[in-house]
Amino acid sequence: MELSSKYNPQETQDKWLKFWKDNNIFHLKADGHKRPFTIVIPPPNVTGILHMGHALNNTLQDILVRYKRMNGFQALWMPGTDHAGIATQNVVEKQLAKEGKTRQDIGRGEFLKRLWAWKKEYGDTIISQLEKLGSSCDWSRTRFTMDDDYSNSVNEAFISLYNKGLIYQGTRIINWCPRCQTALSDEEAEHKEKNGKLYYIKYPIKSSVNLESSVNPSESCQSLLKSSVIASEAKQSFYIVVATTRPETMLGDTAVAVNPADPRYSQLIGRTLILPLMNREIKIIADDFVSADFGTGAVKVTPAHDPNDFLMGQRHNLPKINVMHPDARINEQGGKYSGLDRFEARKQVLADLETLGCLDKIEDHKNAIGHCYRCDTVVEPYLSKQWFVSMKPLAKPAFEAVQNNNIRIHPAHWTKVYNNWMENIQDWCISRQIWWGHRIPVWYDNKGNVFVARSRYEAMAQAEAKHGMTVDLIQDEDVLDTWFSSWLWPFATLGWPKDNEDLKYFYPTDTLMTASEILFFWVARMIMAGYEFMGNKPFSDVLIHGTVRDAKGRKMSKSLGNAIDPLEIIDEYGADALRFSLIINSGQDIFISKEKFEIGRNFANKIWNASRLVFMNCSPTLDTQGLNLDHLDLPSRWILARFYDTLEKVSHCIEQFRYSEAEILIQDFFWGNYCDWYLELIKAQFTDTRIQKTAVFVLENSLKMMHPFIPFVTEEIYSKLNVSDICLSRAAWPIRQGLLIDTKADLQMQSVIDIIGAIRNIRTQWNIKSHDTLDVYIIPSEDGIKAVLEDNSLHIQRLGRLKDLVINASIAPVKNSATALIGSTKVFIPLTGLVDLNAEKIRMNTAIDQKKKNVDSLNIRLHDPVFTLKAPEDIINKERERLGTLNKEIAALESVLANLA
RNA sequence: GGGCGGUUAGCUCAGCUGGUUAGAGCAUCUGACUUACAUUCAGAAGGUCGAGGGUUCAAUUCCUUCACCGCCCACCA
Repeated sequence: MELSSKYNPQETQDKWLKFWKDNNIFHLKADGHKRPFTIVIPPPNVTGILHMGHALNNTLQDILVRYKRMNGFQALWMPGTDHAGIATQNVVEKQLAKEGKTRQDIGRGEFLKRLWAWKKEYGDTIISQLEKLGSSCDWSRTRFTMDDDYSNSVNEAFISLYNKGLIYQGTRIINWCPRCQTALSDEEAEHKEKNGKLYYIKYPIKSSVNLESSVNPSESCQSLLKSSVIASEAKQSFYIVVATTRPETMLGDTAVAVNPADPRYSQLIGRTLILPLMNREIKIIADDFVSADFGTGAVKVTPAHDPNDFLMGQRHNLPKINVMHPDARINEQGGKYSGLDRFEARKQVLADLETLGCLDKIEDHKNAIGHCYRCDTVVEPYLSKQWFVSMKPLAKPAFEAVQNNNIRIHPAHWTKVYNNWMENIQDWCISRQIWWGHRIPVWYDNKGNVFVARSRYEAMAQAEAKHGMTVDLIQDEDVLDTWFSSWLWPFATLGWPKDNEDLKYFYPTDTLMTASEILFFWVARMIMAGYEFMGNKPFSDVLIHGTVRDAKGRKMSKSLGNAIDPLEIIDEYGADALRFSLIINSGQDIFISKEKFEIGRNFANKIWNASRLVFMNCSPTLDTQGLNLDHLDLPSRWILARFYDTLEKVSHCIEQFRYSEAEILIQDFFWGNYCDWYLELIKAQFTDTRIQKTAVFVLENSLKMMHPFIPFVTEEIYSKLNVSDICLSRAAWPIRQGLLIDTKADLQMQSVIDIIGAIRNIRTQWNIKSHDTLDVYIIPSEDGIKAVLEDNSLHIQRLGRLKDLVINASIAPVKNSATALIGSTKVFIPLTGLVDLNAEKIRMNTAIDQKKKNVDSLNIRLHDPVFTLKAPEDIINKERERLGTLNKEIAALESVLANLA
């Protein structure tokens, strides 16, 4: 058995990545003899490369799936990538723009070719990057959301919903991104609070008496007001003031609305206004939507550019005037502003209103403006014909599943967020006016009849049946929202709608791990799709993990330049280091700076070196089978007990999704117990084969326990052991062996550790050179401890660096010593000349005082009848015991104090 | 506007169903004979658990008010 003196993570990674791949280690099939366990990967977008969020997300999944596999499950981790519609189209458009071209220039076919080339390159890259992380996916099953089979699943889902009446086409106000020139769903419009303005605009009232004839299209607001002085006898305002944040939309106004109960305006309902700039006559209408206490209580109504106004328009039968081109330039309906960009038009409109005297005032106003989640352009509420999914019927079973714990979300507080969204769910706009994606499976004939079909061929057949003759059909130009394909991921990847062995065996999947950002986009919709298409939940547990942020708490992003590249970390520190450090830091959100990766690097290095020590001293043919506790020394019994205790806790933590805690336990055990104590203690005893056996046994099983977290270094060391498994990734999780656990060992070992600790403490306290050996006298408190200390006196001597050690209950306290107390066991270190006795006295007194304080408060409590009456018996007993112990300790300290000269 | 989280050592966080003297890592300070490891080892110092009130024999833990920070959702123009 031999390990190189310096650990080389990169070499190890390369070796095992190749080994796993060459031996198909993670390829799994349905196997009726084993229980299935399935995780589907949140498919990364093919837009880019691995970032820290991916690294965290996939490490979490890998830990769980490796753990399950080691526990005998047929644990499948399904990998793949997402075509990410708009996002990918955008990056390729940008690439094209560098050549000075647009997608329209090269046409749909050519553009799609470019996209597929991009997908090939970046899809492969990200998969290989996931591999580098150590992800134990079944790579032979890698899926892409636009694979042929997958596209069939998408069509099937569309058709099924359409046939049930849950997909419909409608002309509505949707979120429109003028840059991407496509519709977005509500979720794809990110609302950002901005400091904007609220503009108050005067809309002149057309006088029923005097002004009718004088109004002409060119007349200004100013003159209108002048002439309306005549109308003052009517004792009415000459204009009505409306407030708006988007003044340019007034070009499309077709009414002004007030609340029917608002006394200020009740007289005016039904009157006609002159829309400034456009000089269009519009009516004042009454609608409950308008609240009297906001702004002026009067609202301009623009049915083609605002969702509420749209609804009001429908209620009042108002014309819907669309004043914008798809790129948000004003169109010919906008009169003289035609051709101007919306923001340019806003400036112009305001300037013109000002000139006319129709701009009443401008106030600062905070409001949330929707931005495209892919390009950050301000979205425009825009009237257009789109496809929608009715969500309420789909949401019902999905809501209930979480409600009745059929699906559990962790941490549980996310359930509330989920419920809140589900309860307020709106219909989902699924059509996108882009080219990259699943073409909507809908064809039209020249009369506008709709044929929904799996293929053109099928649509043609439908049309022929309808018309009795062959007719020309045109397919809908639009593609589906990318999430309309990813919501099928848990079963489409397993072959749905085709009924097959894998689907039956691996579905429902078990655990889904993802970041909170896509709870609505993806998780909630997958749950809906699972019940809708499979009649069953897609997974049982959802783990929502935090976002990776930089040390200042900012999201990592390319534009901020604060991103740490996981691949750079893998090259510099190793994949194990990356994984270990990320997980141990993962609480809620996780704050990462480059130095944090030293934690994992150092730990891997520690494991390597501890193994080297063992390997240098233990026989290569050692068989750890048949290890038993008979006459085994205390440190060995102790490390075994500690191992099994840790193993149980670690297993529990993994099951509970408490991974950082699991890593802390592992580190505490391996570094804090095995390396710092056990290996240090046995260094002088390596000739003992039973100790060798124990050392190797614990190492071997620790490697298994650590493997899900740090697969590479553990594989490498494990492969050098005398084991029969093909590799550690195929080994079994250790099982608790009661026969190897001595429950008393922990307590006994603790007193040895404490004694050594006390000696070391005194050494530093009194500044004693480490090469000065000491004499130590111990007066054990009882025979049990005496025996333990005697058995381990060599250890105490060696680690305490002692010349002489006397353990004797009947010796007199040693004068002029530094003293320590372990329980009631007294430790004396004669230090005449080295120790300032007064200082030592002060030290003793402080200790006594502190203990006395504790005694006092305990006494008060124990003599309080309310406490003794109400507190549970075991608590009272514990307190009594503690009082007894404290008193003994005080007595011991006092006797020591008395002996200080 | 609604909802959700957070506030514990200089920093980053643990602390699960209330019960001894509130833990860890990093940073700091002191020291290091020893070829497994300086990516190391030993030791120390550091906290009125955000503020007030309440429930309880007992509160970092449960309830409540407040302050500050963060996130999500939302059609008040």
